[in-house]
Amino acid sequence: MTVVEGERPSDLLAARRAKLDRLRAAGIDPFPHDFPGVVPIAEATAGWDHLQPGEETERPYRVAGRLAARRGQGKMAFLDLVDLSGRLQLQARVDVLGSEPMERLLELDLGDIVGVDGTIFRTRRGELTLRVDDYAVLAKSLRPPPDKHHGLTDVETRFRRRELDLLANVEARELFVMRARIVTALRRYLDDHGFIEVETPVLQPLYGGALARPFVTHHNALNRDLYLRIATELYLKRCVVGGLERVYELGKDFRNEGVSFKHNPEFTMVEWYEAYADYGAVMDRVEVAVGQVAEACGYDGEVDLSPPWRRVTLREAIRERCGVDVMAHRDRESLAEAIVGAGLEGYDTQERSWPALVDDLLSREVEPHITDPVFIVDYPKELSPFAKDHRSEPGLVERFEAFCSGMEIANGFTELNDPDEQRRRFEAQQRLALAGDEEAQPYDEVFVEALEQGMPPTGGVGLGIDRLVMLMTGRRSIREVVLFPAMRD
RNA sequence: GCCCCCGUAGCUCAGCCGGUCAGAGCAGCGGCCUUUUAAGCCGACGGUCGAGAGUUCGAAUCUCUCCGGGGGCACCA
Repeated sequence: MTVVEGERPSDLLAARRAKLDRLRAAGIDPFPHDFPGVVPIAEATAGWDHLQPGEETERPYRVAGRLAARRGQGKMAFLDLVDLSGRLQLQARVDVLGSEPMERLLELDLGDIVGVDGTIFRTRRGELTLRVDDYAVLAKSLRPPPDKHHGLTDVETRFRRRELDLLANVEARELFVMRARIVTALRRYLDDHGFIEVETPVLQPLYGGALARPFVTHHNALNRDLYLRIATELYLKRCVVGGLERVYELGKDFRNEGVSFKHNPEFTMVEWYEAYADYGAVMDRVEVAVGQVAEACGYDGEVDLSPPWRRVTLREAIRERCGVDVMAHRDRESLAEAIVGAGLEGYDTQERSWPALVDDLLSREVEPHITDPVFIVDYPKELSPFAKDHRSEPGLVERFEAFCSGMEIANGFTELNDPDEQRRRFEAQQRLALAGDEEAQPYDEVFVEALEQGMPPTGGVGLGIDRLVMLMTGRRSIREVVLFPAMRD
């Protein structure tokens, strides 16, 4: 018998290897190429509610899945077969199968992938069951599965070996099915409303569209450094300039930051841009889209996601939370005084600039206390290099952020389309970068030239998919909703 | 980067106030059984107690270092 190189010889592994060898010795291929004609277990079990305990049928089904449990041995055994759609009890009888196939069936290991032809009936104890007429090993499992009762709970194993989590825990499978439904529903909403999906570069000569540190990589043939995108914003707006009036892209962004319950260095974001819309129209669309997605995927959590969502200015949100009126204190010194005067502690009132202090107030005093979805609107210009000046409030821009359950889930604005103003914003960012701000925007002349070509009035937004999935599945950690989250090495 | 907590059999856990403390259930192995279903009954196996160093007559247990994980802080469109 063979033992995998580098593995400590183990009785558990050796026993499975021995069975594998026995199958081959008996002329049975433990890894056949296909098993056509399988129906989902849920299909085989549907429509039999009327079947009485002890009642038989002649209805055959062909199912396949992973062997999850076995009860009883000898001349009759019950086994549980699991596929993505559900679980089905199998009954194996020696008088149906014959002694040799029965013996081989009893030698199957939990975790083996098995295909079954059988007849549906209800046992005396009342469980819908498939009587095994014939079966085939479809893939021998050479490693023991996680505990089938307790499942797999060790967090490290669950994240590093997600396949084990998936095969051991139904909730894990259901969650990622749900995630797929959410993404599909969102795409459907955008497709149905005239948006076209595009793909823009992940590897970018210049990064932009967000305030974040990028990952840097190197292209050998071109002999140049490239950045992994931190946002799709600038490319998408170039698409709008080109006449793709409604565009979206749903994909991964990468930010060179720490990990936390709401941060993963690579994460999924959808951004969409709509010509002739402003930030108010974009907010309308966000709340409607999220509401429809929630309904489409069967969301039934505690938070009410249906529109409309509350809208409150950043100024009001901060004031109602801690009494500080940031618009009444428009310079650093004055705001610092107000923060101290309000008895708030832990603020770096010496080093932080006015917009930075406003941002601090938002993330510390407001964001953690938000439960129901809310749009916070009208941000300081300095924090938003791509948002258009507010039509009536000097020093502010037409920007919103959507928050829910203590997390930011979306950020959008009336897009800045005045190329000269955009140039000035880049220059301001350059000054910040020179002053040591590692998250400042690099100057993107190609983008400014695109704006010079003429971009219609446009509203745009970025919506965090991972966080949306957290929201809709009630998970507290982004790592629960990302299949293979970043782990310390 | 800082602070706190965790790491015992394939899986889920107990033991941890230093001295039969190497334990249980499940899985696996052997035997029995034609209606089981938290995993039928009986039996025998199975661990370098995350790694290393130290204290001690004696360490899973106390101390330190390292590794891995979790939580919090800092940071974080």
